[in-house]
Amino acid sequence: MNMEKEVTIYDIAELLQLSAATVSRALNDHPAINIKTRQKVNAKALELGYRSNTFASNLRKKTTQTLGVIVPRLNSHFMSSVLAGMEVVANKAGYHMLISQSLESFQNEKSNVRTMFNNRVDGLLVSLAYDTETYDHFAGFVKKKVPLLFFDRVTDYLGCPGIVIDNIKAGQEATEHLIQQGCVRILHVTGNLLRNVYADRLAGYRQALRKAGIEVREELVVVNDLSAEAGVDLAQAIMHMEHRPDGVFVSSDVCAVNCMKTLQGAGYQLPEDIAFVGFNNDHVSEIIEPKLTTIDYPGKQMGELAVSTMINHLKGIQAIDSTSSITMHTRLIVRASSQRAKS
Amino acid sequence: MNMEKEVTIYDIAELLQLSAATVSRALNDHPAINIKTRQKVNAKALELGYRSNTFASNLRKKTTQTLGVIVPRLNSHFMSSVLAGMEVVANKAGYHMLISQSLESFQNEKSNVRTMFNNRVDGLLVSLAYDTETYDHFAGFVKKKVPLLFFDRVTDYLGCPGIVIDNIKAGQEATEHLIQQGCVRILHVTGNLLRNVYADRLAGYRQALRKAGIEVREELVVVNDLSAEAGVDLAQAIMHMEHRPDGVFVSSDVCAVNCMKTLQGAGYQLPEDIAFVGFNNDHVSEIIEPKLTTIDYPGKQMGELAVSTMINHLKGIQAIDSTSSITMHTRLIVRASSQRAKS
DNA sequence: TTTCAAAATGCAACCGATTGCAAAGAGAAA
DNA sequence: TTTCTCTTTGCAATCGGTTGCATTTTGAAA
Repeated sequence: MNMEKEVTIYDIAELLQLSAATVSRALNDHPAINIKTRQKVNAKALELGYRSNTFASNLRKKTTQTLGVIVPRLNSHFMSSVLAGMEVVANKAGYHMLISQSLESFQNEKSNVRTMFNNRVDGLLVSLAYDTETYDHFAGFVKKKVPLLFFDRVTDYLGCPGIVIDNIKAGQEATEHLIQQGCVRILHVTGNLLRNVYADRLAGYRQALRKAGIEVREELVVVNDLSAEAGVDLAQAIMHMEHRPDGVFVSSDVCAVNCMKTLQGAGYQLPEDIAFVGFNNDHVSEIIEPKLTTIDYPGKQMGELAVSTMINHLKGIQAIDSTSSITMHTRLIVRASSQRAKS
Repeated sequence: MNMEKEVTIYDIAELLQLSAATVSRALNDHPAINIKTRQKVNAKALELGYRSNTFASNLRKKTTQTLGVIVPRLNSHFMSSVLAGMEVVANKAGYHMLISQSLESFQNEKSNVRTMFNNRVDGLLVSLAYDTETYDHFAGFVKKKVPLLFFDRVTDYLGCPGIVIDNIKAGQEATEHLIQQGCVRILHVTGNLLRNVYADRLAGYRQALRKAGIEVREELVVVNDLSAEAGVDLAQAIMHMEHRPDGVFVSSDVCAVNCMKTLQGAGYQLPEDIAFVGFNNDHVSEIIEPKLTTIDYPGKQMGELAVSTMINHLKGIQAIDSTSSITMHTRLIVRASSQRAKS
């Protein structure tokens, strides 16, 4: 008596002296069902508080109307923009989203992928964890031909399409900007080079230096986890450098900003002593003084594009394999942190 | 030939000359199954690339091992901490999380709740949208006795437990701190008063004023959406006030910080002209200069507590109804934005 | 060798919606 | 009234695990 019995289509069928088949069709607005019957069924369903059993339905239909999303973390301005964009497009198309975080760990990513696989998401959208080196955990999706799409942190290891920005170009622009401001000893701080985003920005950085005839020095490339704490450590490291850089290009605003604060606390003048360029156009870039020059990253649009690409594929409008990768535009936003008095 | 056939327990059973029941039990490590049989089954499953069909399983078991989470937005430091905390605890207990955002809209919240209901999550964790006024959309959960738990932005309308901080106390402490710093005309900026968090902080603010014998003036309470943009507008409003406040207590760091920036841009000295206190201990509070005094908000712990409370209930360890609400500690962090030269 | 409890496995019903095909009903034309 | 064509509705199998209960197997004690 405590346990409320679930209402099923059979209950409705019985009460209305119909077959379950008819009820099922009526609830799904099947055209073969008489309009009056349909109305009667819907009314009864409402009255009884009927809820469709997604499992029974999915089991039979073999489709879930669900997209899986695996991201490293939810805590950046960029990532939450991406997800907001995704949610809007997905819902509009009648899809749900199953979001999970790898928390930057390969192990979690693996287990999340497994879950998504068992839950039979209709498609999977992934931005890779920090330390993912192998891609076997995606093999199931490839084998079963469940569409798989990477965004931001991609891999072409699996031949799956990816949605990215042109990190090489962005890195190059950021570096060139510093060079134009008169910097000659530019430190580049970035994340794990396994990830395309960081490797490419580094490539862009190098390219810009070469183009300007500046020697590329390995000791001027620092890899860390781009966290706020890493920014503080970075500042310490800079202060202890024999030859201090006159410009710093950091692959993350949050890291850059914390580094700047620490340096300022130690008496450095920014951008006079050191010019800074960040990445992402995070909120903080406009809070720090001097405001941080950065690369604007179209998070919301990336999310929208990722989901609409996926859905078009699922609907058969456009095969996903036809595109190997989509590149989005970025833009350098120049602010005070990098503008030095020209001399 | 293109279509890879799904492998089922029946396939495994046939190949191994066992019954499906045995295979099922073996895959679930049922103790009644001989260890050697279990190993054989697992090996075969691996070999064939078998994946459990969650739907069939859920359909039969009537449990999903999934917790639904509905949050207004993912984009605050606080919220992502909450979710990170939740994810860890949930995964450890073998639960998945279905996360969705209401994007602060009642309509979205309603539709998300419906989805969670149809997907038969084992429990639902909610932080209410900005403008939710009615709670009928949760009626299904209450009726079917699916545990429902609110966190941060709660309601006791439904008699469901909530996990909160003591917003009254926090609001009072923040205000008292400003009073101690010599402020006598304190502006309080907060969100929709439908939400407990904002209503309570306001109550705390009033209480502190009264206690200090300062008149409570309605024109010194501003309600906005606490966004970055709202912060800029707020600054404009302050500059146009006839009697400018000498202290501002904002219910969100992000909003406070943008307000501060704008005021500074207009030549105000902070904290000398106006002292600021924010809320949440967001990253930006340490980036702004002067650093923002704020209330530390235990996001991660709140997430952990919410999920562990839920799971204990689901496991029958502790009925959720026994607790009507759990209150967590907060802490005022005093930084430069509110510290005025004592005179 | 017989006996019997414990361990291991199998049988078969069940969860609830979907859908191809068959059948019944309705209405119009002959 | 009969015939025939659309409309509607129903039958019954199916999706793939799970589980109470029955049955078989195992191994040790009698």
